[in-house]
Amino acid sequence: MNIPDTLNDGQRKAVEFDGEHLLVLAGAGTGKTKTIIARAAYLIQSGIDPSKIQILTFTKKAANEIVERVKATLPQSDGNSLSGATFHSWCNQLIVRFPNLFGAAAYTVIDPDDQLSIMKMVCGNQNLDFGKLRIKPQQLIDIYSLARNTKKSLTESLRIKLFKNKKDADTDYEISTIKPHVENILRAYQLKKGEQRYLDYDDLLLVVSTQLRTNPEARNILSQHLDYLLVDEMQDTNPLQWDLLDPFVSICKLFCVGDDAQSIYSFRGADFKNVHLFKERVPDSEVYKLEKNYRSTQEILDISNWLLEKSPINYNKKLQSIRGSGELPRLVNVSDEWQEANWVADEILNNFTHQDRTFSDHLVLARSQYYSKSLQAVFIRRKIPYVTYGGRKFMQAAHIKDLVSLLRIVNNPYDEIAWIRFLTFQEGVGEVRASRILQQVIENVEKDDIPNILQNAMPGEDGSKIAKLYESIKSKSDVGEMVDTAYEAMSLGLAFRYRRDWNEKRRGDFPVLKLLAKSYPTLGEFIGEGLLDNSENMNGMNVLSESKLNTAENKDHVIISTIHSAKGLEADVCIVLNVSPKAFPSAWSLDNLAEIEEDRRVLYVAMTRAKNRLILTRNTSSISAVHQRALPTNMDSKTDDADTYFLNDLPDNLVEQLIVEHKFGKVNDAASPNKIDLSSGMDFS
DNA sequence: AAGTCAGTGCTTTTT
DNA sequence: GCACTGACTT
Repeated sequence: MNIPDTLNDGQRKAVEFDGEHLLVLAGAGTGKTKTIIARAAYLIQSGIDPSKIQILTFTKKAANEIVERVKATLPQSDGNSLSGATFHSWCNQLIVRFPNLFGAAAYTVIDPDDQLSIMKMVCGNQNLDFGKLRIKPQQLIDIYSLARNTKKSLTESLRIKLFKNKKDADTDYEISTIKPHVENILRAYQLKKGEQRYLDYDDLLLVVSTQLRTNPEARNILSQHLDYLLVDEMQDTNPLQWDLLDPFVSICKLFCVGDDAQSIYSFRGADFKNVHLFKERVPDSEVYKLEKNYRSTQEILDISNWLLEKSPINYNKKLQSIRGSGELPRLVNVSDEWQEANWVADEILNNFTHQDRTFSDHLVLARSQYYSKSLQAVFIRRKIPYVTYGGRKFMQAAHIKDLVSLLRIVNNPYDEIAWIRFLTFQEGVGEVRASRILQQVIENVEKDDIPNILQNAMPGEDGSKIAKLYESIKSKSDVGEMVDTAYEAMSLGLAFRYRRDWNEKRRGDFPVLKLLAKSYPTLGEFIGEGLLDNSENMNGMNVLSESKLNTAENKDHVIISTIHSAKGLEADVCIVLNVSPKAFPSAWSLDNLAEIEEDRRVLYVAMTRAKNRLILTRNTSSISAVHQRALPTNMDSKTDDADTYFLNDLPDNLVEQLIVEHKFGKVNDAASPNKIDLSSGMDFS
């Protein structure tokens, strides 16, 4: 056995665990991923059929990485049938693979954009105005999703999402007035989803978990296909995901890893009870702990530990570095975003030219996607290659969705969103005509074939052209060819519609789309899983495009990521942007202890990504212009950020402080779209 | 009825 | 930067 040689005692004990179910509590940098990889490899080497091991993670990226690394440790093709997936894509696979069991095979998976479109359709011109409270369609989606993910009542979900979980007579009354209206709309939304054969992300989990809990036959069948379930990031699972995992306690053996101090998804319903109650809820289970940190130097862990100790929550955790001492973390004080961005660029370029570091040794973390926009502008101008993690996904880009809408129609003729998108794509067809055509399609789709309906609904050349196109795609068996056929028919229209940046940005995405499509055996799987594929996005502007699947791997680039997308990542140099008052904790969280503590964990996750050098930047002009504008209106009150700012009483000996002088020239206007907004120079104190 | 363009407001975090 | 709106043109 070659892998376990590099494991420490704790890791080895977990990897070679011989009992039924195990939870591994693993602090940041203690080799969580390594342990799960070694566990999979160990099981395979002990003779377990790799196809009976399922690895579950939260992102596709993490799943792929784990599977690849397991394979790398095994001789030749031993691990080829090992499967790693996100909870969502795994459920999708199960639904496709066992159509009779789950009865949802002919459905189309819809993404958040589609959900919003449906919700808007359902709301129509109905305004949800309740005095000062106006509920937007997106909020309705959020409420609906929270209720289903946490198994909470509508009343409680409304309370959490609209009233910050406040409990008093006034709030109770308001909720009771609002609730019936919301309920009506949500019911209409559910109905519409059903009619159009849609499954949203939550439905994927729900369909599978409901079936497994209520149907012994389903458990029976799955137990023949599964021996081990390995779950990563257990602290981020929510009650719905627990419902999904629970039946597997009697189907196979669970091996879960997680860290309560890194739980940062409660806005999505994550509940670290799933970690804390593991031993009580799972019979024949054990809990092991990993506490030795291999990633970071002690100085980096000191400040991370300090942050966690300040919390009212007791995490009972103090990371100890086995690597020993290194550089003191730096706290860099800047006075605006552009100065910050330029300082970061200087640091990286300096490390690159004088310190023998590559660009990919650097990880830049921001709280939100929005915040790194000015940094990206500076990187482009100063020619620092980068990729972004988190953010708009490839499949969500408008031009891709246009083409995919045609494929979706072929896949599921009940898919109204796809029909509307495809029909309005045709020249001379707007919303009104599209709805009329759609009407006819929906009325006849049961008894007639689509090409016929189309020709009736759109007399003349247009109709027959589309009808022919439909037939031609339908006749193809290879998904890549379907993309080709669709592209051939639509490329002129696409080029015109996106003429502004067609050649520069969009055109190159279609070969990538084809490549992606070719890797799926059926159209249904491509549409479902392709949507769920959280691949790195293509709007990193200066890298990627066609290169994604071949060359991107060996390119040297800085990674810019949201902290949420950075879980599991690590880097030699880690730079955390804007660790300023009103950002950590966020001004949005100020009157809610649970949210403040989640923000603390977010910062903790960010800090513990660093191996050798940790740099925190903060804006000393107290509050950035961005936040000024977006602040909630009732912010003026009680909570002084001086009380809550995480770095407030940071001991001097934990960091080295730097104050950046105003030495950088102004950024060129062309490269900095937000410049005027952001550096207005106004003092609002 | 559709398409275009300029002006406006808004942005936590993700499958 | 993005989505949405309203006024204008085709």
